Amino acid sequence: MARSMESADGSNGGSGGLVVTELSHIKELVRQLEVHLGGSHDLCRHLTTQIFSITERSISIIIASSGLDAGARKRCAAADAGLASPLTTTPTSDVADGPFKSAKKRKVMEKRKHQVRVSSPRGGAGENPVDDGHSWRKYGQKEILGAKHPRGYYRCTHRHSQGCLATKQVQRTDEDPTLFEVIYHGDHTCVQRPAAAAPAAAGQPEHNPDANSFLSLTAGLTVKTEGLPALAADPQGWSATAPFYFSSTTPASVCPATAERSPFSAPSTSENWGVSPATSDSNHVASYLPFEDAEWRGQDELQEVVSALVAASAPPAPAVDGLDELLDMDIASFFA
DNA sequence: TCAATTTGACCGAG
DNA sequence: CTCGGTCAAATTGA
Repeated sequence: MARSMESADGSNGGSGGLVVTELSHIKELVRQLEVHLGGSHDLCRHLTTQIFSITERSISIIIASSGLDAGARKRCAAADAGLASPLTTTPTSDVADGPFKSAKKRKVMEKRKHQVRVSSPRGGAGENPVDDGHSWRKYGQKEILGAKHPRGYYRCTHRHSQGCLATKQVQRTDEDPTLFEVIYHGDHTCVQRPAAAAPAAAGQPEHNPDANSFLSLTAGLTVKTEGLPALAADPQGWSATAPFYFSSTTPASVCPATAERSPFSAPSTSENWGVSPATSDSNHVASYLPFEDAEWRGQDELQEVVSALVAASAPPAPAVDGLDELLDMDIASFFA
């Protein structure tokens, strides 16, 4: 998180920068609040954790989309990769300089894609980065030219049962074996039901004992998001399964099953990665930012931000599918 | 026995 | 041709 904060504060450029600054303040306040709560109320801690995460995400969205501090982001990516790694220069590079740079992308770039830098927690004892809340099935592995480590190819376990087309690629970075580049392609259309694991019905939002780990999980990392021509047909898409929405608000009603599940603690097909909850504050271990794809509507990243905030702070949503109206309202008041 | 992983073959893009 | 991505048979493991 330190990294986001720094980069955020370092770039007070446009209105996006201001928003980032404000969000950083929110984040800090939430963090303090969380400290003061001192573990007294699970629910409160849970809520602060959510707010923290979503604020974090919002900052990432702004930074990633508006080109704020682009230099720093590139530096981060390149630094970790030593010399310009193929990953940062090849297929993803046409993305790096802003989502809407050129109208003529490669023809088959229909899929949305975003890249995340993830570390394996604590000593990097494992082969895979932290669990991201979805179940993946490995379907291939390739040696990549110029990279020390092979790249693993995964697709959603529910590809056949539910036709979910989400895929991801995981590649260990050259110099730091605990760091992984994870590139997500496509949206999850599947509805995960950890039926056995989370029998709890829609009623009570679980107080997840692992909620703490969010704090240790939201750390600096590189997030490149490629938003392509807003697929209006996919209004909920990834957002519905995004780990942030595990409260009982809007998207939960769309995707109740995932709502129950902490993306970082839930057992999944791959090894489950223990995350040290102790390092909540000054963690130097860059960890996974639960940043799944967002509804990426052109330059409307601010709307997205507000959306995240609204989703976090709104009480059990009154009008569930009136999210957009809600958004408009809150945008108005947010910038009033 | 079934599901997940491994791994070489295959294929398309450049 | 090379390279990256996917397929699918063989293998592994619960």
